[in-house]
Amino acid sequence: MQQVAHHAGVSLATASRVLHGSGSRTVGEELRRRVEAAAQELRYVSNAPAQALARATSSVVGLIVHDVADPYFGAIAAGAMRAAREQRLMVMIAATFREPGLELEYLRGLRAQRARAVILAGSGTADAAATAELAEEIAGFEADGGRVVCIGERGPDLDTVAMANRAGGGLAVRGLWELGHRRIGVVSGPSELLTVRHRLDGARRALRALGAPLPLRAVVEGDFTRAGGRAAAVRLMTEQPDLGALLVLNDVMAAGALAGLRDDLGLAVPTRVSVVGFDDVPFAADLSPALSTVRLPLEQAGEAAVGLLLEPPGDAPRRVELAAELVLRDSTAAV
Amino acid sequence: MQQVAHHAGVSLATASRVLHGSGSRTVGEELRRRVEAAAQELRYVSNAPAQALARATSSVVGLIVHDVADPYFGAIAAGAMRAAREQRLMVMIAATFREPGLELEYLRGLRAQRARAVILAGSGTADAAATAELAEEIAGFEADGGRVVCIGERGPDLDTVAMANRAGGGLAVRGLWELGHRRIGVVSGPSELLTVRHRLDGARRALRALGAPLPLRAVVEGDFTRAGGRAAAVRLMTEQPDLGALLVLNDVMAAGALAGLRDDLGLAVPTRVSVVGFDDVPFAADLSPALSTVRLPLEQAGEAAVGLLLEPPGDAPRRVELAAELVLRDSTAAV
DNA sequence: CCCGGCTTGGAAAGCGCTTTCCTTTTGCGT
DNA sequence: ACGCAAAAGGAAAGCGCTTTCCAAGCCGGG
Repeated sequence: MQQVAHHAGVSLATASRVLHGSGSRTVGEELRRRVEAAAQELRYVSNAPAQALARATSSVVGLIVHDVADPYFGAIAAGAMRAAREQRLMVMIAATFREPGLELEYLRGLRAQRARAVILAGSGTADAAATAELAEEIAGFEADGGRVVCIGERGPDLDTVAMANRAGGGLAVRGLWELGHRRIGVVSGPSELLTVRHRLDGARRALRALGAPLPLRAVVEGDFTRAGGRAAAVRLMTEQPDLGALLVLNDVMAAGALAGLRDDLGLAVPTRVSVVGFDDVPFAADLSPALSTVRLPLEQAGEAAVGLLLEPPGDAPRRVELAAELVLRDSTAAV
Repeated sequence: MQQVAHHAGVSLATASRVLHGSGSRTVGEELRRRVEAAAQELRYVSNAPAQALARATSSVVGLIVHDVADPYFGAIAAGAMRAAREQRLMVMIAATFREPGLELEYLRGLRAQRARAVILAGSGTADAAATAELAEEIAGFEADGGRVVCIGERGPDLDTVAMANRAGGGLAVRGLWELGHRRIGVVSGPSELLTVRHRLDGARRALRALGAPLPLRAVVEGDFTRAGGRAAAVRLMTEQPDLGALLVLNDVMAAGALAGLRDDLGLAVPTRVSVVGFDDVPFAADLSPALSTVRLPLEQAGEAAVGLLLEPPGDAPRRVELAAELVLRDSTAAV
């Protein structure tokens, strides 16, 4: 910038003001033109780290997900990035690959980068120690002037965009019930994930309200992956062959479940057993059969998260609630 | 850090050396301990921008993709992030949402961030003007000491991890041919994308070598999306109903094509028409019917890209070639 | 016609680090 | 015991910006 200023015959201060001026101060027409011309000519590229240092704030926001290749997070990330673009923010993504410790580590890293904000997109966990450590780091981050927003519940005093996981679980169960299903099983994910707990809880409550509490052996846990869903579904239908419908707690597990039911067990979906997934990831409609599922507005969640980041810190924690919707396709049938 | 140094009773220099020392200089056991204790106690968090400024280099690498929600890029990003993690690099992702100008804009942004390197993951384009502008920006970036690597061809003097797009196109066509198909059509993507051109070209050549050149009207273009694939496939089969096999130039288009064939046209796959996709994205095997496709090692490409970034600049441009493989599933049948 | 107030340009003091160059210690050979 | 080299700590000069504070220059009102 030194060069640009000299080339334009102005001071450093003036050059800075026209190139990155935060509006508080205005530069005369003539000088402004000269500076811009000089910058153009010298192919000046500003130095973001230097700016961040001087301003004590940057234009990067962090996004911490479990796995970028997972369509659930892909959709959220897409939404977030679209919104970020409009605000001219750069997005730094970190994937924990489901290693719990990494979330903390990346949050520290983002803090070191002096990210202006971070979005915690992955599910919270029931591990109290880890949660406490994370909370401390979050507090530190916020004390430094950073903003944190969570997608999904993490704690009552955090800004969060809440997904209707409980309601969604209820929706799915009631949908199945209305189709005439009475023997419903659940293919669940790792029980330490809050998301899983909420979805399961929603399903449980709905069933209880319907007068048919979910038996313990009708729910089985698997990894939150395709393979996990497949294994769990196969196990469940083997141990409880009289089940007529399965609620699978996320779509990628459901994809595995469908494969397991068909290829490992030879059970026809939906004639022999109905299957409902969760999330409505983009490929859900393309599965075989097209997956009935609980739709969550994923992209919108990403957008909402950066929306929250932009609002001034505020006194009370902010929340935006996103609704779930049951979409029935071909993997469910009336009994 | 000032504080830490003072608290430990040492100079700033010493504190810096123990906290971020680049190894060239060693600090005595005693002082080292004291500094570390102080840092711990004061919850010191280093300031990456300041370091970047002082060192004139950072630990962030940029990754520019078309769309994070697209499983193709999701897989590449996952591979890149896994590799980045091992090197303790932070990844800044930018999604262009297929707007051509954005790629240039983001490259500038990453340059301003003083990213140590950037990976251009999206396909190059045949637009000469845009390519030239991009080349200039790349040159500038490299002149500043940054590294650039492309996934897919972009230019002969760039480090690139090359995907076997041509070979893959050939593989698909020969696979179909061996199944007895003689009337093969192609659902292509936007012809300005180099990736598309190469895949198509590979298919063309193979067909010509087989003695059955691809007729012009047997290839139709669509957007590189599910909807684009659906529309294009429907159009193609309507105009050329005697086609017995379709090569669709990427899996997400193929998902759309499958849907269109089934729901819009009522054509049975694979009995009436065989379909081969391209990429082998994770959900390909879960489509209905399970999609035969040309597998590209996507994650590996991401990893290879960051591998290239780490190697010293080198004299000649480096290349790593990744092979394609035809995987036949249920969307293809012998005629 | 002069003076107060407003506008606009510039000088300079940081922002939080790294690193060069000195200075002081320490260890060792003879 | 002495001298010298190597090791280890510290002072200070930046890195490329932003922004505060000053100094001019300009306007209109008295």
